[in-house]
Amino acid sequence: MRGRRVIGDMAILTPDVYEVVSRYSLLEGLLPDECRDFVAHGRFRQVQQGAYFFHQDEPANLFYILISGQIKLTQLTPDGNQVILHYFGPGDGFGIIVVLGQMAYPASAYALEDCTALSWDRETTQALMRKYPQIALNGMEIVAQRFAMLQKRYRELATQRVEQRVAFTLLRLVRQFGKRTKDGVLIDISLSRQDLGEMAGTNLYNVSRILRKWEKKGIVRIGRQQVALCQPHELVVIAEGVSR
Amino acid sequence: MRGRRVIGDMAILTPDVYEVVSRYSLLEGLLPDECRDFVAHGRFRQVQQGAYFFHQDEPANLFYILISGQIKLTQLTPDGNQVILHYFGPGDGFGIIVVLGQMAYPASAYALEDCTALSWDRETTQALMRKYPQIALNGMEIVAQRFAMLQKRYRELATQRVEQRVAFTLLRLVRQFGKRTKDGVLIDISLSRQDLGEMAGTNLYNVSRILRKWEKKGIVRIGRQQVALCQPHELVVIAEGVSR
DNA sequence: TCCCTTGTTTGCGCTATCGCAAAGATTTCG
DNA sequence: CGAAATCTTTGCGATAGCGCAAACAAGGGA
Repeated sequence: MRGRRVIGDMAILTPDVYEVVSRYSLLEGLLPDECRDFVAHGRFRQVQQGAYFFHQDEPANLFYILISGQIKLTQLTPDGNQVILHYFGPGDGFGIIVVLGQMAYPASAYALEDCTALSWDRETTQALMRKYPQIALNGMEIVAQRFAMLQKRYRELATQRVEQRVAFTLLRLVRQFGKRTKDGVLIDISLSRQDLGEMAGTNLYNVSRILRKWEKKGIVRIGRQQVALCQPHELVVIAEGVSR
Repeated sequence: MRGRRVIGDMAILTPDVYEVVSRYSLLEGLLPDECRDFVAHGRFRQVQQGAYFFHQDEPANLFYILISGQIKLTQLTPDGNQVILHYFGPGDGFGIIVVLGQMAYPASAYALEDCTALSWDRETTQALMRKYPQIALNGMEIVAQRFAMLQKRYRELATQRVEQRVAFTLLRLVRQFGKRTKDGVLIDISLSRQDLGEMAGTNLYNVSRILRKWEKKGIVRIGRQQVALCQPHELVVIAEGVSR
């Protein structure tokens, strides 16, 4: 429960919140009234920067749609190693995969910024899916996409070398969080070398070395917890380059 | 379409087939009549050993439940490297994750033996899920479990060393295909060193070396395309042992 | 302003892992 | 039965990647 504060309920839902949630593809194909019904069952929650929406191994009771802020989904190994599985931004749903089973969360959701989200418990989610089967079908599709992406990352980890994996990781992040600036496309999240290592399956030293090398070639610009891509195409070449 | 032959339809469904399918957790919570309705919409298919149910990147039109035989789910990298994602036995469903979206299969399903299966196309699956939302909910749960397992393997690949990963791989396989024999618990599928390497994210040479070492310690017994575990507990110790 | 915390860079030695090559073992097929 | 194909083992050299240590850089708060 650390860092979790319920500060209100449906009463404070603004049109903005409705806008963000109903754009989420989980609600695709539903009538506006049905969407409103769905949203009306959600509970508003705020989690401040540095706190957790949920922790790995906690029973998975709630599924969330993020309204504002940014979230890091991480998994911890028994011996204290961490991997970063995913970043989420506004409009993304998380926890949806597990809330339906009687499972524990397989990962932790950490708030990188102050966050607001809507949440639904298992019973409500099930009931809504029974009432509107389209939601369940959409859910399956969302999960399928994430599953395919995870499979791809798994394959990369198994077959590509570190430099390629870092390149792939940056390309994925830039698609999700890219923001045009004068120096190229900035990945607009706080992203340390350590973070990149935990995403790409390596350590901060290698990431640092690789990024420096690329900076010298003019492919990226780097700063403290920041990476901007100047020549994304070069990264694609590296990512797909000859492997072992 | 290579190696795919439709040899019949509902008419040849025996009680056995119904037995296998209806035990699959996708149909949990459904009434017998509803199960029969579901099964009746499936088409019977046979694929002979060495052929494919589907290939990676083909449009995902069908989802299957395996009645008999064994299947290997593999993914090929652009540069010809292969990873094995999963093995399936009788009663397992595969393709269910993707059939609902307009996606391509992210992997290939290869028949290790002569196989029989029931298949449903996208429209039928959707219609059945709308009719019986419980199926969609069950589907979400099945996918969730597989998702969690894949995440775990991803984390292992990122943080554990080769010997530990091979140990984990064997322990997973023995749970799925273990068969008691006088020499310990045999993993009852054809499993080459190459296969194990493709599952554990390494190459056949390392696998061979590791298995020989374990055999000398009496932990496993190995043969051509075969592994049997004599002291599974020792493997658990290795799998969870001190890491990097 | 200055100190303290946190993040980054880079040198360096180490070793786990890779992957070729070649020999041995086992199965298959004519 | 003999030859070919396939799978396995093992030696060996090469190297990618690891991770400590120490110096450097950049914010943030008192």
